[in-house]
Amino acid sequence: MSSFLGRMKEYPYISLDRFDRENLHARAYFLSHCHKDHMKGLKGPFLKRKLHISRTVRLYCSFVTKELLLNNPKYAFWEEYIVPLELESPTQISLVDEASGEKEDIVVTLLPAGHCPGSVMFLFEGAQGNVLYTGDFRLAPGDASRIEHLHSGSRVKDIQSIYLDSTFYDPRFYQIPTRELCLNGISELIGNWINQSSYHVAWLNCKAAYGYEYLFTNLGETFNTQIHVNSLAMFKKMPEILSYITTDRRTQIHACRHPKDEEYFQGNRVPCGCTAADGTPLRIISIKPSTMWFGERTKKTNVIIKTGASSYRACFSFHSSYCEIKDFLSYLQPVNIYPSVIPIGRTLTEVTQMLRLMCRNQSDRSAFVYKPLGVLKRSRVQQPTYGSQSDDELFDGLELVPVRKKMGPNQDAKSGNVPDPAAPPPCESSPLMASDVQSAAQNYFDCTESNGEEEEEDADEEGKGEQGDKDSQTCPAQAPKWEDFFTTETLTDSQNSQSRSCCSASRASGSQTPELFSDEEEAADRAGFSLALSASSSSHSSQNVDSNVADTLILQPGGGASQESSDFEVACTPESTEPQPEELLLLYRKLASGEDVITRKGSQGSS
DNA sequence: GCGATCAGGT
DNA sequence: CACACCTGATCGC
Repeated sequence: MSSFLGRMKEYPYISLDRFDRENLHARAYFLSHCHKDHMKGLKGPFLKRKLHISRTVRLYCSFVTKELLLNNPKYAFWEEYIVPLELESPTQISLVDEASGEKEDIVVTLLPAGHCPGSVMFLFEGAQGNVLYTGDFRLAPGDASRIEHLHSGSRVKDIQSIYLDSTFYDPRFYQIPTRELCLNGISELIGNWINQSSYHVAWLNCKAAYGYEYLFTNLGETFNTQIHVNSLAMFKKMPEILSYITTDRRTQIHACRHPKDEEYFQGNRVPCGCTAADGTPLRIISIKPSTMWFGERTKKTNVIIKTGASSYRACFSFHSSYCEIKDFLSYLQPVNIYPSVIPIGRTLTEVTQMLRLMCRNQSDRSAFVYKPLGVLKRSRVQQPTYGSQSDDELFDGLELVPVRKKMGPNQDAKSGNVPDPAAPPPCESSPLMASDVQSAAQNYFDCTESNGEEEEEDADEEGKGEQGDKDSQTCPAQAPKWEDFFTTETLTDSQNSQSRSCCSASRASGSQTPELFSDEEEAADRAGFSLALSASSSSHSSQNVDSNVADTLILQPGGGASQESSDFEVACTPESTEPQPEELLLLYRKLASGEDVITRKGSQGSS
């Protein structure tokens, strides 16, 4: 459980995920996701009064979080004070002391967190440096490298501090099977059961919390059915979820709940009390999603465990495993890391010490270090733009660009959604989204490949130039977009980062994949290819442009509803012939990622 | 009557 | 195995 008190050293005027005590005086609030333990004080009467008086205090969150929050009448008073932000859209916020008029500007960017619908991490950039607050998150190894705004040009941003979801930052939780593995296991179990007869029913014993939705959407898709749930209300504006759930009890997959549902189940009833029309007794199995973890050397990672005659536990995790966290941290190498959770049986001191090893200065490199950038999967359907020509953007215009096949909004949805059973054992993250969500999320990431096709390791984006030179403030006007529903699920190509990850898919799946890099080897490997480049912290020299929200400036170069960010558009260079210093860097990066540097070039577009 | 907190449950 | 709740008891206002 989060022990984060709500404020960060660097930016003490803002409060995140805590709304009580000192946080009552914050100049701005941030909510990373809609779980109760991150909403302490949020319905408090003090806050209510303060909002009424204040002209400037607002609550910033994703569109989905706003929707889920306002679904609960207890938080309805927030409605006029919430400023929903799009994912990946740097937004300038003025933090105003209403008494003195003193003001400090900060730029915040919401990044996908993969924890539950609407969950985000907050990247703050301001006078006290770049600070990342992860909220709760589950990202697969390699995912950080695909998040654009953690990069400046082709480099990882200089992160001063990370406020980290350290729930599983303990070697004991070394590996947790990937979402795809877990989902496959659950699908297989359910399929084997409900295919026996129409009286065979599976009950998913989920807790009362957001975060299981991708399970429902994928099972619904796989079995061409809808899952029975208690209420649809909170998803009424999210068709991509809504289409896979129902309040009609006549379905073979239930995720409904009842205060005495365990008792019900013992009495061979589903929580909703549904029975077969002809009186035939149902054959019910219960499947309880719960976290399972495995040690470093554990090869066999069974994701389904039978716990009774018709009861099962199925692996499911909202949080990153130890090695997923390590991968994340070792990629970003912040100066400081602050744990927001102390794992059970640990002390703050222990966790802090372990985290210190992941801090930049502990990697015996005092300079900020270049690291290979993973593929920024963007398949936005639009013509490529040729980026800033500034000389210091080393990778401008290179042909590293393989923004893979662009597809229509729906074209990929089905194919990407259901894992191919014939494909090799899946590895890291997987496309576990509902098709509509998936296509929405495509605005940000390519989510086609899910099953191990080789992919580029290289950065394929160009640097962000001057940020604030466009004044296209957007009013997130029209229908809310739900692309921040599990956007991380679309980061499908983490296979290509396995060799750099501290835990490989072969461990997770017990499969035959041979490579097993130890952390030490990996560190050495990377260090060997490190080029000392200075990190230019992006200067958000944005002018004060009107925005729909006072003191809030949405920094969106592309402007408009499409959230286009031409800063990151990949230059689709037809022929790139001149051997440039940049190409050398490209080569280094390919080498660092273990790619075949000789044969790659011609095959870029084919993945 | 309300909210906050804790214990105990899934 | 933990998580993110929920319920119920107790306390203070």
